[in-house]
Amino acid sequence: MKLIFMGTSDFSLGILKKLHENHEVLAVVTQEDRPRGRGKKLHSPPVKVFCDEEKIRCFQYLPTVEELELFDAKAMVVAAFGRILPLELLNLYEYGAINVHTSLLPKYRGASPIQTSLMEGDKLTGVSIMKMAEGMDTGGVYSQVEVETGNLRYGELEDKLMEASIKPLLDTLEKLETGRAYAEPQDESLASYCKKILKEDSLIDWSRTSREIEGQVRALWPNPMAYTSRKGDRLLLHRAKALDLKALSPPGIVEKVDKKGIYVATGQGQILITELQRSGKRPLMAEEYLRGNPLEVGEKLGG
RNA sequence: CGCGGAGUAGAGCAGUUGGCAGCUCGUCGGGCUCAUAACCCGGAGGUCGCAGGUUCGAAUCCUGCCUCCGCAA
Repeated sequence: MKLIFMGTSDFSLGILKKLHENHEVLAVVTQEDRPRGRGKKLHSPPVKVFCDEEKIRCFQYLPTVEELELFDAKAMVVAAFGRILPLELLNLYEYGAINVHTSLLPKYRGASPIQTSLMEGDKLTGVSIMKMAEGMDTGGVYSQVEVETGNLRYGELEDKLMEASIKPLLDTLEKLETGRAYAEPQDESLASYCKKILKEDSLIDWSRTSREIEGQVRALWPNPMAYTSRKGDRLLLHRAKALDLKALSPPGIVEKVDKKGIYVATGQGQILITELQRSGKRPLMAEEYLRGNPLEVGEKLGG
């Protein structure tokens, strides 16, 4: 099928690659280059880099209806584009605009469905292939696939969701071509939205429950990361596991230290930190960290 | 030129009034033990990121470069 693709992130790129292999991607729309990384150098989004390599027409701004009409596409596929699309673009092509959304709609409409499912401690999440409509993630759902969160963190779960979305997406495109596609309307009464992840969401509040904190650590890895502090040092937590053990100390107090890691009291339950990173240093397993940075039981983290 | 931290033994770290290079863990050998990831004794292992400079002498001071990372975007 002749397609227009819109997307920006690595997740988008994974989808684009598969579309490029199996269909005819006439043009791609992604975001403009932005200053990124240390040194404020201009960097292209991953999707743009791929387009350059594959010689695919790439818009780095939102094309007008007139510009898009020049392409003889049948549908638009959108994956993590990062911008709201005007209604007139959604209805431009015969099969409309198809979105890959990483949640089991109507749950978690909005910008951070993967992180939200982890913060909520969901065991099950998934991907929805949906028809884009007016309103954020409100359109009918063509296909849905469930994915177990296991003990994955955000970045890992995103990869898994990306893999899982390929088949239903390709199937949906095929059904559209053969006229067998059906978009099941969402049950509005079950709809929920996820909030945008803010910088403040990174700081760990030890008075929360150990499960909430574990969810936070997993939801924010590898970006923007959950952190706490120790003697003025910022500590990024890469892995932490909520334990069923009761915490006997006030939140933030280290209750035990062994080869597995650092056991910290939370508002409810104990949490075991197994991988962490100091500012300016590499991520380390707790055992390695402790060798050069001895930690006494009773020390307080955060605050 | 956005701000900042760091490169020392296989790993993690300490080591600036410049003066024979250390700690913890691992590793190797030996011992103790019914046994052990526990304990005891002993050993090996480092061009102190690279290149210059200052000095009687540089991990330490100065200059340039490379690499890794936190913040910010």
